[in-house]
Amino acid sequence: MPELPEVETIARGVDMLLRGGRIKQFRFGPKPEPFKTSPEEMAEVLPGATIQCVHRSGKHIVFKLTTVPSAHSSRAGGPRNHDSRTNAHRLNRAGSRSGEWIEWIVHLGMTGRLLVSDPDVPLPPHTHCVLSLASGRELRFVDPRRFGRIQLLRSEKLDGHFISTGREPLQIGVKEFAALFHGRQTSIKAALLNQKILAGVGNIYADESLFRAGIRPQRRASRLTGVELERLRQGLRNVLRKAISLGGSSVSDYVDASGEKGLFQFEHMVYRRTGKPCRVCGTPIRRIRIAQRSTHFCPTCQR
DNA sequence: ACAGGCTCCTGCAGGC
DNA sequence: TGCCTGCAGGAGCCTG
Repeated sequence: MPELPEVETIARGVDMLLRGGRIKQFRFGPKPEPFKTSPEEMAEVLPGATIQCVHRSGKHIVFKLTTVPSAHSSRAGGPRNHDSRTNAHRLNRAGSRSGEWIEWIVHLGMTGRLLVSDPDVPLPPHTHCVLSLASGRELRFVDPRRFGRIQLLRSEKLDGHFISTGREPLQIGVKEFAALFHGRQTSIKAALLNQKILAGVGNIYADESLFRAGIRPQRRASRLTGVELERLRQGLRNVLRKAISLGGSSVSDYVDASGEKGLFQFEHMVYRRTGKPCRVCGTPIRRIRIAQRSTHFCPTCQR
């Protein structure tokens, strides 16, 4: 399940492979559920756009694109060319003279993958959409469980889109971090999973950071001391940075944009280690359920 | 406003 | 071997 380190790894990989590329075509499969924006609209807007960069925001992969300026319509023919010129025309009427900034946003859900492939590689099952690039390569969105979501944001809606999401755990300071949990009556585990509080933390890194901070996941967030919250902030930073450096955790079938697995699953202290001895004290790791999530902790090391 | 529960979806593991 | 059941979980939605 992709969380911050996995999404960061994928975004970096896609950015390296596709930055500067021009989109030739957008194709989509028969099941429209993964789209927040209609696939028909994407097929209209995306062809002709250039990928300026790809980055991560929380668990979202954000493609920053520019659409074609109106002087840019002398390309190879076909119906797609017509689509992109029509679109450029419409966007230009909306007020831009040099091509419009848009964002194509991908959320991988639990089982989503973004894969950069050559077109002659057979499409994997559950491929929901494909971006064909002028370079000849393809970007494929594959998601068996279909919890992922794809969305297109036009420039007039870009400002403020991520305002409603939580803070980035790798950038937040001591006082701001502590303030996030002030007055929260829920468990610290549930609070860590809440994307409106912190963006990017999921079940693996919530459990792992709480272990590193020595805090029991069922503790009420508002009752944690300043010292404990700072241990948690540091634990979270350390675990996320280490995981990014190892390319994320490959727990189920996660792979990066090139199809490589991550290595951080071998560093897990508690996650999915129920009944196994704690790597620090030897006590068997316990599993409970908090906020409908499996929660793993060491009853000796975490208080 | 906040907290907690339900739901979506499919592949896989385990039991019989 | 084959079928059935339960489990995995991000986040939107609903309810209290």
